[in-house]
Amino acid sequence: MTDNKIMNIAKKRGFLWSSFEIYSGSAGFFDYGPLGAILKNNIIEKWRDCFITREGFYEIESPTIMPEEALKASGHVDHFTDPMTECKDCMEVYRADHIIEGAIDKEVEGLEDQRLTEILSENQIRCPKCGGHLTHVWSYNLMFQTLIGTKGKKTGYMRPETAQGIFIPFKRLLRFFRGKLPFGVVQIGKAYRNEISPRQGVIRLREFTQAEAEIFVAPSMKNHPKFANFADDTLRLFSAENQLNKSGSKKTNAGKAVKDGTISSEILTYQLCLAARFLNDIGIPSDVIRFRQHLPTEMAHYAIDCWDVEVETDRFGWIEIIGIADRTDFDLKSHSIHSKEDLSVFIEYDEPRSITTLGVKPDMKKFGPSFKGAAPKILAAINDLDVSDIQTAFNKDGVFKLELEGNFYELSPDIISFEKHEEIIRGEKVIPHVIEPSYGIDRIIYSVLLHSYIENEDRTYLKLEKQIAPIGISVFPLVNKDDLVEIAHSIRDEFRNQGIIAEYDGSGTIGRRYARADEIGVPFAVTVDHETLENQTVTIRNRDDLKQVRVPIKDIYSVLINLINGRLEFENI
RNA sequence: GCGGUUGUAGUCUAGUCUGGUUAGGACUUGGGCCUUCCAAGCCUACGACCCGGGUUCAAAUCCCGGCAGCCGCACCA
Repeated sequence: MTDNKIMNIAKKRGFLWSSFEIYSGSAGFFDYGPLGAILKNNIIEKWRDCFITREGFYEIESPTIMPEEALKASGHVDHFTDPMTECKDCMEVYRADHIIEGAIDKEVEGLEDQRLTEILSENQIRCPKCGGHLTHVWSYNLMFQTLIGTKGKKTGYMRPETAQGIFIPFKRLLRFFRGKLPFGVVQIGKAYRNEISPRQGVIRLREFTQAEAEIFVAPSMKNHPKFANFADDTLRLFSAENQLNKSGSKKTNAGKAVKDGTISSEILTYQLCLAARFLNDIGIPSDVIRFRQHLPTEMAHYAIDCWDVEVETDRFGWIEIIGIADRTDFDLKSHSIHSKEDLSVFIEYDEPRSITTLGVKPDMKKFGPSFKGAAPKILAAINDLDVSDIQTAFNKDGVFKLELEGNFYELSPDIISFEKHEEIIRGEKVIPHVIEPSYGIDRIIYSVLLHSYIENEDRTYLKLEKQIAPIGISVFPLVNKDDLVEIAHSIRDEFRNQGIIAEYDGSGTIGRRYARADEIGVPFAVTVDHETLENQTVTIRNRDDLKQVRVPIKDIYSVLINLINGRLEFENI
């Protein structure tokens, strides 16, 4: 299995280690070793290049510990849980709602634990395995709880996603973006979920890294000005419909998917395309990627359309590495209600709209004396009424009877007239919708390693993209002669001065050194040989095809910098 | 969380059943020799019985508990 091989290399060569090993470890935690940490940084740098530099989004950083109120508002305190029940006899643990739905075919999602417990006993539902009695239902919350402050009065949680840290300072962000939609804000960082039983290596971690973008848009503006750039991209879509009728994924082009409504909006589709291009850029080819739409039943409570980007793996099958959701106004609305802050945006219409309304115009000279002290109250009351009700009453009875605090007042046409007035409306306040691409960095790193692994009769190597490979260049003396060693060292040092991570290796034979470099995906090797002493040239070896070219030492720095950043192809040296 | 199963250097493994000398080998890694381009060879060094308790004169080996890995079940807003 490639999984096995790549995880062995990852462990041996310092990409990934399970954490706390000398204390016998703890499931769901991984260390990034020396090469893993560089690889991760390089991938995150690529992501920043994609979302910040090219898309024009801005990054923020918020705390990983959040007070309870914030996560109460987001719904995580109450809903990021599973209702559990346990068989008293065989100790089997179940999801209570699944047991009930299986036993009595009734939709019980969202009911409280107490109610679920009652349903269990009312219907005499027993353990499906042994028929034993089930315990009362309890909520297992996947968040790590902690205490904030010395007195420990305030409950806090480790954040289960970075997204909330973006929603909460929305007012500040809106001001930063000078009040105009759309805008995008990203956050890269750790998130925490206390998984019940994480057992899939780096695929299900209790502490993991997310890179999320929250793109705030006007609800009515879900097109994308640059969509034309992506409209011809091919996407392999596995729509909800195709999942339900078991017809498999289908390749289609992005423009078509928007037109036929497979994907709910242009802007969501844009993010799908962006994800595909990003993955291609870091070395995950399109033929191992598909986009799977959430089924209506699995869609999170906050989303109206959600697509997982999945990568094919030999060990786990298709795994989700990115989720791209239209979260609508769910989060902002909820934070707005809980915090009592106005989290809406004033959206100006292209053209001001004028609307004509019919208003009540009392003749105050008569109105005041008629009602005396009650006049202000009556005035307020009629302003709240539907004008047409008064009109109808006038037409029918010639008078409108108003009941107010037990008193009746008669309004007649001689004191009330009607007036049309025109109002100019320049826009409206709306709570923005949020388009959220959420990248699971650890899973992406695993996918990159997995799909970079190449094994053939002659050798095994990691075909890491040159821009993300942890080590850019290996420098070798062909043989361990002092003069060659010395030159190799100085070349290595100069690469470092030029900002490239370079390593020297003089151990074993030249073949072994190439093999060692190949195993960790070093894209290029520079070899100092006998000819170097004669004419000041060295060879540059290309990892992927083993080809070598001879280049003067003075040129190798610019040549390799250009090779690594993609401005120069190896064949054109 | 439940059941099964397995834990010996960085990796793979012998030894465990049947307790007994200094835990053996291969690969890897470090140093050296050799070597003029793809894991060669030679010399040399470093490196291990998952943790804790118990039984015993003596435990890698037997027993109990824990932890971790793997497999199955369950779980994965």
